[in-house]
Amino acid sequence: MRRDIFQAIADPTRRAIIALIAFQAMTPNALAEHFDTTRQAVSKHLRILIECELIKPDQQGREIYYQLDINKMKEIDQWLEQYRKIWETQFNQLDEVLLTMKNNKK
Amino acid sequence: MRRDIFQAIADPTRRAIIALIAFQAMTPNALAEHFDTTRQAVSKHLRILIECELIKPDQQGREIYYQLDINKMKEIDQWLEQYRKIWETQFNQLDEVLLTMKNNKK
DNA sequence: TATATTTGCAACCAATTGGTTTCTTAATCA
DNA sequence: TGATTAAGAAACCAATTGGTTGCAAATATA
Repeated sequence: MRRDIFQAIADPTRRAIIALIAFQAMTPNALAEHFDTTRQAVSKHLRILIECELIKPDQQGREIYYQLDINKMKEIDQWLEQYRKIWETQFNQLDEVLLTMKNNKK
Repeated sequence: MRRDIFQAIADPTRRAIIALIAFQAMTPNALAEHFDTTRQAVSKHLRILIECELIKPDQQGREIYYQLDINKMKEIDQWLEQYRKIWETQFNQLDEVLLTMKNNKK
C-alpha cells in the first residue's frame, strides 16, 4: 500500500483529525466523539496518518495520545512552492499592466 | 459525486498533469503520451480536474487545450496557512531558546 | 464527399477505500 | 482478583476509484 501525504489529506475526516490535534494531542476515543462514526473507523484514519508520519503516538498508561508532526505538513508547502511562483509572477504582470495604464493616462 | 481539490491532487497522475500544463496548455492526446496509460484514462483525470475548476478547456478546432487555473491552487495555500502559523511559531520558539542559550553563555 | 483524427461518453472490471462488527490484549480501578 | 476501559487487529462489506474497451460526434484533410 503506497501512501503519501496527498492521499492522507484527501479525506475530509482525516483533515478534521489533523485540525483537532493541531491544538492538543488526543486519544482515539476523544477524537471519535467529534465524528459521526465509530472509534475503529477513526483508528484506521489514525493508522494512515501515522504511516505518512503526519502524526505520532504518545502512550500514557492505557491511553494513546496522538499529536501532529507539523514538519511533515511542510512537504505540501514545498510542493505548492512551484505554483506559488507562478501566481506571484501573474500578479506582478497584472501590476505592470496597471502601471502602464496609469502612465498612459498622464 | 462530491469532489474537492484535495481529492483532485491526491492522485499522482493528476499532479503530473497539473505540473505539465502549468508550463503550457496541452491536449488530452499530448498529455497521454507522457503517461503509461490510455488517452481515456487521462481524459477521466481531466474531467475530475475540470470539476474542481483546477483546469479549464480551450477548444481550438477539433482539439481541446487544457490549461491550469492557478487561482484554484491558492485554496490549498489557504488551508495550509493555519499550519504555517504553527510551524512559524515553533521556529520562533526555537529562536528564543537559542537566544537564551547565547545570553547565558555571556 | 469519403476518410482520418481528436475527443467525450458509456459500460464494464479489478483493486482500493471507508466503514462496520467482533475479538483480544493491556492497563486501571472497585 | 474481577470488572471495566482503551485501543489495536482481523474479517467482512458496499461504494468509489482508476483503469479498460468500444462507440458516436465533430472537425480536418485527401
